[in-house]
Amino acid sequence: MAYTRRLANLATWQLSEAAARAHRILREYLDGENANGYEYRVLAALGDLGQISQVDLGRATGLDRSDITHTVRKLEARRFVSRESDPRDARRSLVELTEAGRRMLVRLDKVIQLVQDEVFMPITDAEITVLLGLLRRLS
Amino acid sequence: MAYTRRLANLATWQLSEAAARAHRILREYLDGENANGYEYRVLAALGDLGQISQVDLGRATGLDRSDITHTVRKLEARRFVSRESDPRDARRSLVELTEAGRRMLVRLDKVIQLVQDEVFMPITDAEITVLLGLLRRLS
DNA sequence: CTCATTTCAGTGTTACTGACATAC
DNA sequence: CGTATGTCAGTATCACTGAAATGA
Repeated sequence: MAYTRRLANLATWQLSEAAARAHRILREYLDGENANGYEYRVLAALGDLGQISQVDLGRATGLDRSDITHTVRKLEARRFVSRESDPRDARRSLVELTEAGRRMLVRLDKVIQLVQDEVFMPITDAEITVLLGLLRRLS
Repeated sequence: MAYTRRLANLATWQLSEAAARAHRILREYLDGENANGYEYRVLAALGDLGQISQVDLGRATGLDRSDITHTVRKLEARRFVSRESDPRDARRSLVELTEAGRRMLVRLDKVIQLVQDEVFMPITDAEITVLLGLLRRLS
């Protein structure tokens, strides 16, 4: 890392470098499970919230509607989620995990935990708490 | 922000949310100057290091060779940089800022400072120091 | 009619890969 | 010859936009 001073001195650069490292590690681990970030976010939200509409999925994951559509269709093709139209509002399609989806989520949850361990290995638990407090105030 | 618990509880999620906010602010400000992140990185490295080869530009900015090629060609078309082939090694093309490029860099440096101010507004200078210390150890 | 939901096509950025020509 | 440099084409992810179809 021989970044030029103008960049290395920027606080936003330090922030984005740390996030980029975390993201590389996350991608590497998810890749090993044939998944990506969008897919994990959707599966995680369905695991927490059960059967919900795609609009609610977007709110829970921070994904755009169009990306929800694309991701849900991919997960559906792999039989990790199933959809049915809401009997009380035919505009909505209700999404939920299948059994295979639940198993996938269990696997991914473990992998995500390994990612946390690796990313934050260089600092102590107390320091992680300090860091998260500051990051939360920046968000 | 009604993110689902599984995501909100992840430390890597908090890190990437903070970085995403910083990135949104950066993009917004750079957009106002008709620039993007790659272009600023290249101009900043040239401002620090003077006339250098594209390989060295890649090292200084963290950009891939192919992205350096593309970005330098765009900056050249806008007359912000000029290139000449190295008389001592005809494989290398030496890049440097033009007068217009130097003026652009002065403008962008100011804009980048405004970005720092806005991103880190929620926390104190002492807290920024703590944060950067922790982030550096994560990178 | 208006508004909400989903789908579709497409863009821009960031990051990266493999192949290639050229020159050391 | 092997290696370094730059170019080119293309991919994947992430984030987002605008338009359309459907239905409340």
